[in-house]
Amino acid sequence: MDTSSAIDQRVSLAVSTVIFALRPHPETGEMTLWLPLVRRIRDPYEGQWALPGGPLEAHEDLAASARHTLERTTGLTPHYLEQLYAFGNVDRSPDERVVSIVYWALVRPDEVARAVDGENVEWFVADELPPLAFDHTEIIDYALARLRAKITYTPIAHAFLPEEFTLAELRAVHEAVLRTTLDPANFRRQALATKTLVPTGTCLQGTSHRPPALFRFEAGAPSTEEPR
Amino acid sequence: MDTSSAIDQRVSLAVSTVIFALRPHPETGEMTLWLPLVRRIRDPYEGQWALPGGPLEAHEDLAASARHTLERTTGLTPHYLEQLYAFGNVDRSPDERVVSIVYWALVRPDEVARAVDGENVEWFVADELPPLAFDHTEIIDYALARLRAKITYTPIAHAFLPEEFTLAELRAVHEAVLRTTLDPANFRRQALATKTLVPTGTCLQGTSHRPPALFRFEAGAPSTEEPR
DNA sequence: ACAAAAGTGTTTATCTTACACCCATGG
DNA sequence: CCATGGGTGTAAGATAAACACTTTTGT
Repeated sequence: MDTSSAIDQRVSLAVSTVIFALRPHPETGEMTLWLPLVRRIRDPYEGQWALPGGPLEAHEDLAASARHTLERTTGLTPHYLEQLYAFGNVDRSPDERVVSIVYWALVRPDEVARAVDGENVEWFVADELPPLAFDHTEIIDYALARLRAKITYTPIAHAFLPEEFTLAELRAVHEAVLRTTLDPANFRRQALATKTLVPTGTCLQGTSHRPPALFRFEAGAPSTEEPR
Repeated sequence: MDTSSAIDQRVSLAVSTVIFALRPHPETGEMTLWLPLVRRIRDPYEGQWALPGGPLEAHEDLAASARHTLERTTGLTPHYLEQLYAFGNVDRSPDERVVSIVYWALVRPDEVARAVDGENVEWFVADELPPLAFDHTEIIDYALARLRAKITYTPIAHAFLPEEFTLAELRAVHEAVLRTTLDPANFRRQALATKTLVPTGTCLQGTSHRPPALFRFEAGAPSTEEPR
């Protein structure tokens, strides 16, 4: 191998995040996964959509950098944030050599509503994305696979919901993420068996049928960063 | 926040690897996990033991960098290599800001034998390590947890064994990694149910009892890099 | 009273676990 | 022919899936 010019020798480090939220599909009306993308305003892939992210500052931890960039570009403060993977192939950026440490995050609907839908930020249905900059399509596929795998063995679905929620709402999250229907009775047992749900004692009123009990998520189980 | 001096602004990127191999414990004689460490010859933590690794070269992919450094410092060529995690806390290195993308690897005993046990390389029992440089103790704990979790739901144990092996040998790997005993009969069924083991047709001779059948690992299942 | 979803119970199938037992080889 | 691990069979227990049925509200 030969050494290239001095400029090429530099490796720059960026932190990006795949942010998931749930809202109804524009056509079918069913709940589906959405994610915000940022329009690139600089040269490589200018005008294309890309994951929100930015260079790692020397004074910031990795997760802090993800949070900071998220807040700055999309106005979002995720309730769940986990490192996804470090993408660093030599050819993933045309000019520069960039290693991206990618996080994935889950946000609640109220957060999404409060978020600023800036000029260069737009939400997309996660399974119907336009062509993206860099290897970001591959990254999002990987994040989607991780989310769909992890929701089946870890109680993270609550991160899509407000503080208090019904079991039907929790089930709707699972169904939306996994794109299936789940048996209400069995889902209930399975969810309660994790011992992570605490009944608030109150019920949700005004449902035109029997009022469902409200639950709150109780840690005890780790919410972020455990090996698998 | 305030910006520090120009030197502090730089973030350097390193790639390190946690390498696991199996050999008998020096006292009990039982098979246990070992890993090679490198003695630091430079200032931060000089003289202390640390994970093999090095700075990321601009022309190398991440996994290639891990392989390359491994070969150079320990002479090992792993049969399994997977990205573990990116460690990048601001305070993990006293002076510089270093982000380490850490891989974990499994090597076969014949590889270990062929490896050069250089002056500054030494193997340790994975669960009986001395104090290490940087946050490497934490990193190894994380890698150990990942290995022990992953071996239960993924057929990676064969990466510790030669091309052909018996089910008893495969079971011994599981028992050594998980530090338990496993029922031979049930382990057999469970292992064969994965459809990843192909009988070679031959048997291992000279065992002073019934000759066990030899198997070879057949891919079909992904061996590296799938989300969980 | 009826619809509709909440919540409980029950049956069946499937997957683990434990362990009894036969098999094949070296000594 | 005996000891030793290889390999097969099987019964008991635990888990998961399918679905009937009862409960509680709004209309």
